[in-house]
Amino acid sequence: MELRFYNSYSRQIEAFQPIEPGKVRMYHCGPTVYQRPHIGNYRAFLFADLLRRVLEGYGYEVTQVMNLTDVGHLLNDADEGEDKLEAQARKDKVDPWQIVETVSRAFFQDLDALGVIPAHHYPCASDHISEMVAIIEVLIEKGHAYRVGDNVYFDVSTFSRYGQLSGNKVEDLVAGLRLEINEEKRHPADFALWKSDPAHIMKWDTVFGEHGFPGWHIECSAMAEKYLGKHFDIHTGGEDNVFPHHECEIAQSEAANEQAFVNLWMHTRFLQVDGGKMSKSLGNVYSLDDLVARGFSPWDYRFLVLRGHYRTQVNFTWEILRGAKESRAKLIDWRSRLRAAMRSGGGVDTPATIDAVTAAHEVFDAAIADDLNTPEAIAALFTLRNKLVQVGEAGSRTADAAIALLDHADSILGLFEPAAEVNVDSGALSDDQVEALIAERAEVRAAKNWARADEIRDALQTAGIVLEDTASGVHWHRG
RNA sequence: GGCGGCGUGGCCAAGUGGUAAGGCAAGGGAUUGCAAAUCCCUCAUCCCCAGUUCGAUUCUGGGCGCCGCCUCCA
Repeated sequence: MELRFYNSYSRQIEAFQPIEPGKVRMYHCGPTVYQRPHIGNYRAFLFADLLRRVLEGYGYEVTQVMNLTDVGHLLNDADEGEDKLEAQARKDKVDPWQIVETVSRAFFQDLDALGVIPAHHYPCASDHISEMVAIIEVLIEKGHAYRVGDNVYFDVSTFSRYGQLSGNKVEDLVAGLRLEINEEKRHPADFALWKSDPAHIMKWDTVFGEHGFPGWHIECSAMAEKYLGKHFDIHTGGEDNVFPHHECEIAQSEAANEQAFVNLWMHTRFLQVDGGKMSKSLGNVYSLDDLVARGFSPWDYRFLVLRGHYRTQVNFTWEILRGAKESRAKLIDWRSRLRAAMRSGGGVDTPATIDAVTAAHEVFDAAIADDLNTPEAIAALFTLRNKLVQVGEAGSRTADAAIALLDHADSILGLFEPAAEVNVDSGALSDDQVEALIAERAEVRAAKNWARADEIRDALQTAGIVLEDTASGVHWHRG
């Protein structure tokens, strides 16, 4: 099935076509490691993971790069702003590099907890200063950038496509400027490639002086080129990156290399909390730990994110997270029941049930191929569940096919937490033991020996065995 | 002021020019020694107005409301 994605640049859905057959190179704007990433950040990273899984599912050899911004960009792009990392460091009374270290570690732990497949490269901005300087020199040489003292700015007027991605016009940008005009710039919309400030802690000695540091956008141009080449397939980020960040990246890279930079731009919409933007003052900037502290798995959050399309705003509340958790639990439970059905072999396969699985599989794949419509794909799983449950216990062929579909869905969406799996498998009771206990329970219940019956029930429950007292007898599966 | 998105049942969330997938919650029922789990059933006319059309939730225009970007931010 043909993959189709919405391209922010063309503003339409396009058939996906890699530059090099069978291979996909993609870049994701990663976290700024000066503060513990919050759940909103992870929506974008979860999206990158989804993309990776889908592309690999289609057999592409994917090279994935996500940068870590460890250079504290200015709080204020206009001029002598304060450096974010340094400001945080002063607040914490530590060295900025220590913050980078601490936050980076938390970031990778979170990714792991969310079941994100690691990217192939996680380059840091601070390790690529020379690559950035090289691009800036080329831009100056080609007349796209100019130096004022030890600062360097990109000359927007030399790049006619500036504004194409975001839909902004340079004139409108100027009209809407809320910042003080930086007199150094030739044009108010020009942006910094390199800045200098002796007071900075994080600074580098380069051809532009000894107290310099990179502008906000140049790092991604430099690292993307280094790991993926001058022209690659996909670049993603949050919606806030569209302007100015990605707009500037395009200008820098294309002006310097005189060729196309990225074929496909994809942006995720923000996660909202309590119906609006999360904010510290409202106290709703949650980290993954906050969710875990309330008894949720990071995978529940992952599921919550996937239940919404990546290009729509998704709201987060505890109630919504609870709904996601319950929903996912139902899927986990269903898989266990299917496994039990395989084991018992008591169900009957019919052409209808087999066809239902095949149909669900097709709907699932079609939904994913259609610009990653994960909500619809997930719904296909539940629709199948309902159909199969209606006809009773699934036959082994049906169950086998349904489990295969769930595994397929899991490989793309990441539904089932591996750790939970281990717990179940380590259950102390063998199938035979479970059967024996259930048989005994039936006997003592017939004898109205409720004490022993409840004892067995509790023992089974402790071992992670779920009992279902149905009209057709007792069914069981591992929780 | 400029650019963009959204408005579907209590809460989430797909979707189509021909009378609305799915999940959670809720209510009723079955089952049960009690409970859990399970199963069955019930639960929307798609923000408002006008237009196009045989027919619009889906297209067009207007209105109202909400959200985001334009300044660090996924």
